[in-house]
Amino acid sequence: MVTIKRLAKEAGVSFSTVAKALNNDETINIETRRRIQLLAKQLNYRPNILARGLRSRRTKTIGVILNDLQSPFYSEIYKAIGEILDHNGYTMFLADSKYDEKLEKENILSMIGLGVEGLIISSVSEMSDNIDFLLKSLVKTVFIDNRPNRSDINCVYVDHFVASSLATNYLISMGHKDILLLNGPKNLPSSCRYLEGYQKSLKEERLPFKEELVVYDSIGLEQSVNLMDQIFSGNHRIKPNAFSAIVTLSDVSAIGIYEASHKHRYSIPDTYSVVGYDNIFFTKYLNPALTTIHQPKEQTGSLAANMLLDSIMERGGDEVQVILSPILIERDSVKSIK
Amino acid sequence: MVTIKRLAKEAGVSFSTVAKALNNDETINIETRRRIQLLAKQLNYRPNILARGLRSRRTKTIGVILNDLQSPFYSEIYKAIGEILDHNGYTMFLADSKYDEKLEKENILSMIGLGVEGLIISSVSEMSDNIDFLLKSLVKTVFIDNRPNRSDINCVYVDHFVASSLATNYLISMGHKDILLLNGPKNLPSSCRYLEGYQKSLKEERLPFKEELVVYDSIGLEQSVNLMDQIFSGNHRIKPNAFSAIVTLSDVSAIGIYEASHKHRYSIPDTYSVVGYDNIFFTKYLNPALTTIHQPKEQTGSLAANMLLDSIMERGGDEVQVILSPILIERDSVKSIK
DNA sequence: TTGTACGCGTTATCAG
DNA sequence: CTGATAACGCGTACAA
Repeated sequence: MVTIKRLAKEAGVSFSTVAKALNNDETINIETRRRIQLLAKQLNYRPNILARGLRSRRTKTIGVILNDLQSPFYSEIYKAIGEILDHNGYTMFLADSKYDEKLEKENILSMIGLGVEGLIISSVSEMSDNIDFLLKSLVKTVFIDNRPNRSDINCVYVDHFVASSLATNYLISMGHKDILLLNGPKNLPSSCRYLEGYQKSLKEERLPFKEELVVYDSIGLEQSVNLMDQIFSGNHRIKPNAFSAIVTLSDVSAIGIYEASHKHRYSIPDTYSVVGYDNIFFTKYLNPALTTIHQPKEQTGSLAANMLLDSIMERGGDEVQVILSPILIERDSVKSIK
Repeated sequence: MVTIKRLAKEAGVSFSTVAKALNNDETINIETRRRIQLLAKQLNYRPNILARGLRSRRTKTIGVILNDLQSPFYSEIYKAIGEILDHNGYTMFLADSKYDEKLEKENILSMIGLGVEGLIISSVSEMSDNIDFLLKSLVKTVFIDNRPNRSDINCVYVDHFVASSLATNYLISMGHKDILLLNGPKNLPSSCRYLEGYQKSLKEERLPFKEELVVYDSIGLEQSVNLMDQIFSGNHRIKPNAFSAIVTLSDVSAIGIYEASHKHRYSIPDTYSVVGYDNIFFTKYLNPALTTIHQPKEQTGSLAANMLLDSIMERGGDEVQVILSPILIERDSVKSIK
């Protein structure tokens, strides 16, 4: 490994001269500076981030903690984060919390131990102790995808209320009256918001809200397949003929619906209409192409990264809450039954 | 931040006693040990990885450098890597080389500066200088996805020769004689292997090899859409009626074919049959479901991670080259024209 | 303009 | 069994 000492020896100066030269310190003779910088490049010198971080706390490193690294939804987000970081000389640690609070806590502690300058996190729950812990730890943090219920934080998220009401409105406009809602875990603020949007749309159109048409905890492909399989088989409190359309909280779970209905030889959209959420990139190639609510994922990622960097560089001022707008993407998974 | 000194003060012992207690050193009184370990847990103590790494070179950190973080193909791989690392108390840095050698070099240098104990890399090219550099740098490395042309390295990859010949054989067995090959960048060993497999299958079936039916450089969705768009429009040396089937080097580029043919109102598989490569998870939900060659991505990731850890722990012996086998997945994007 | 000394939080060695 | 001390590579204040 090439160190500053090695360069000093090579250049015939003291190592602190090298240090200053590399940081372009004006007090060093311009020629010496050039000479040393060139040498550093030739020898592929890289500052030892560990040493620098230990000394100055500037590790040029941030942590990104997400609920599912593999999901295309999160991929698009951290891809965008990576771009911004790159342009600013930062690198990211990625960790997967798998929707598990204990694992999330582990991840947070690891990240702190790794000396990250900041954190971008899609927290498992908006109410977990982890959030307090994080805030107390004073690590600069930007929350994405959902928002903890307090105002002294940075966050970027899409309003789930608007999203579900867009979806529901659209289905109603296509003549659907009995709409199954596949929602997230009960009691989570984000699930509540999602439910409220759904209810609001029903109410506006003077349709009755049927509590029994709401199912919770349907995150993930497997879960969604199993759930719909039960319903379609008649082994669930919700019967197959109780609804003509489905609103779901992710495209991935919409795929689960596709899979289950395929198995039971139901046709989408002929038997059931489906509206997804996220607009992950391949949904337009599905059979049928999925009608869904678009979340600006790239924007979420780049905004979050920029906010975090601002906050690290002390450029920003106060905390910021950014709310992005979802958009309806009409494709072929909804049938008009008017 | 909770440090070893802080714990020492809290526990009323010297900091070196704490250090030993945390490392479960036998020379420390068992009770003192327990007491200190408990305290550490209560205060959420985490060792400062920077300090540890600086001192002992054991950062418990590895680097993963891939060509496209967003592609589901690589997602599955690094998901699997992450699992293995987790179980071993390691964390990973992820970097995206975007199929660019200069960026790759940057990434390698960053990783070294970050103090990683090892590297898993899907190198941009099997012949790049970066590989020599990496080997000389003595960082433990596992190459995945393709293999540099030398024997003193660890690698895990799928034999592209077998893959393309599987695909080609299958198409021939379905009656296709004029098969377009969408290949990777020319002169890359992996592209050569891919071409050879294709040629071998043609030869076996006594079909002529038509050089003009091979196209290079068709990595990526956009590129693939553009290329096929040109061909379908008649603005390319290859004419739309010159082939009845397509073998491509990735599912992502197969999607590009779908998109272009959709635009030109060609039907898959009625007008053109398509065989993809990778078997990324949603290909079975495409319209039509994509016939493709499966690569064992999860296995690639976990094998690579385990090999790297073995090599780091000095458990392993010599370098290992693992070659995995691809499998044909028959679905609906190929039509029999016999 | 250049060089010296110190500390960041660990680990490792040696002395008590 | 426990404590003191040096070292890892860098950045910075201060001395020369």
